[in-house]
Amino acid sequence: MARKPPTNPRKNASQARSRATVDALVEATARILVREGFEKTSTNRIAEIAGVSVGSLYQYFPSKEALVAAVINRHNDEIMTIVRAAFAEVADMPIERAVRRLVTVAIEAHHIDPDLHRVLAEQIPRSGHLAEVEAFNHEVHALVRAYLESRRKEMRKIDPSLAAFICVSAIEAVAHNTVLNQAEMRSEKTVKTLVDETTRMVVGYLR
Amino acid sequence: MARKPPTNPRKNASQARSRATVDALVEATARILVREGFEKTSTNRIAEIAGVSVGSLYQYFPSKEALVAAVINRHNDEIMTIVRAAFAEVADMPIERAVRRLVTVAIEAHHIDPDLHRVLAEQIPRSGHLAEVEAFNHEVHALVRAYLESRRKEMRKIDPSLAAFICVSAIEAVAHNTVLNQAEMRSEKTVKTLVDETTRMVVGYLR
DNA sequence: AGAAAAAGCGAGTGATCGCTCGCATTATAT
DNA sequence: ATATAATGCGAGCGATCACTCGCTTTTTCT
Repeated sequence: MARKPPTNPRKNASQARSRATVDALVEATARILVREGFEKTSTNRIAEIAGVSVGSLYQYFPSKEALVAAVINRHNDEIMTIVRAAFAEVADMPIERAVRRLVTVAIEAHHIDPDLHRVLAEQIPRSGHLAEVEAFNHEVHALVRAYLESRRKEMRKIDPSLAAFICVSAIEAVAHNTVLNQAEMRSEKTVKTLVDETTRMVVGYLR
Repeated sequence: MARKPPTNPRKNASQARSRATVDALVEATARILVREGFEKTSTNRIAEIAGVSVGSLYQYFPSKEALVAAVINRHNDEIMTIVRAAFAEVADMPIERAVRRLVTVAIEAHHIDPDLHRVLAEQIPRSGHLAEVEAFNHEVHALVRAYLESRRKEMRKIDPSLAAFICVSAIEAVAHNTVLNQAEMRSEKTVKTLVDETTRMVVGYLR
């Protein structure tokens, strides 16, 4: 029998069962982060909530940090899917409509699982700036810059990279702070006003 | 001599010794946070670097969290001192000049001990939203709102509270991201341009 | 059916950490 | 000088936590 050597590295899951285990672990991590906070999120507890043993956990994730990173990446992927779609949708729009749409999407995206968003923003000690988070920021910046460049004629003379930095900072901050102050920002109308105002600021700035 | 009851604590003499201990502990905490990161910042290590015993540490700080909070508060106080002075200075200025000054100050304030600022922003798990940090945000918001109300005639019709929310979010985000990307944002000229652009955006928004 | 690989298990290990406590040293009061 | 209070000390306790290892169960392949 030409059997492969019994390689038993802590690595990928090939069977459906193991993929379910991986999902359960990530989901459990997210749940505990939200419901019990970062401090209570231990690997033993994650395994317990996932209905899995610690040993199995360490077959798929080399460290606790890797698990938290998986949660962050899953959340960022959800947001980026929406954001990318929005930029495709907006590519042919004039500035005013485009900005309004993008601002709306930014606020919507930040409101995906707002409790998780808050925990990730407030409680997770980002050790060495995760490469994936950097990539996330870089992609958003690139998308905005590309849009601005394509609409240069409708705008004043302006460095696209700098403008992208300012616009992204401003829009993201409004969306972010809106989530964190959700108590006061709950009403439908407040959000509408917020979108109007932010759009006005950004559009006014660009032209 | 009829002595006053023994409980008449003067804050001189021997208290200088203990105040020095407290200062050394806070300073050591800040140093370790910056130089070794949050994870390596244990109470034993803090005491060691402060040149003090763990026992003494716990005479002045009830928990590790209290020490980190002291560092945060010290940093925030430094910033607020500058910010309050700026608002006093700006009270009689017209919008354009005032905003330019405030944006400049915001960026300067974020650049006080940028390494510490980064650690506090990125690595400290804010447990139950520190009351003092809330107070900090609230005061900034109130100062901006008060200024906007006093200059209502030079502005379009606008809800001062909402405008303050947007302006503070935008300005703070630009200042904050500038610190975090300090590698790319280092040059004198870039900062000047940044101030110009941010001022333009905010002023354009307000009127 | 049998064998091997993949997946799963969980008590246990070593290390760390926050914090306490009994005692020593230093300053102040009488 | 003596008493008292204030300040400082640091070994070590109890708890927790990330992670391992030897083993069992399930799935896949022939």
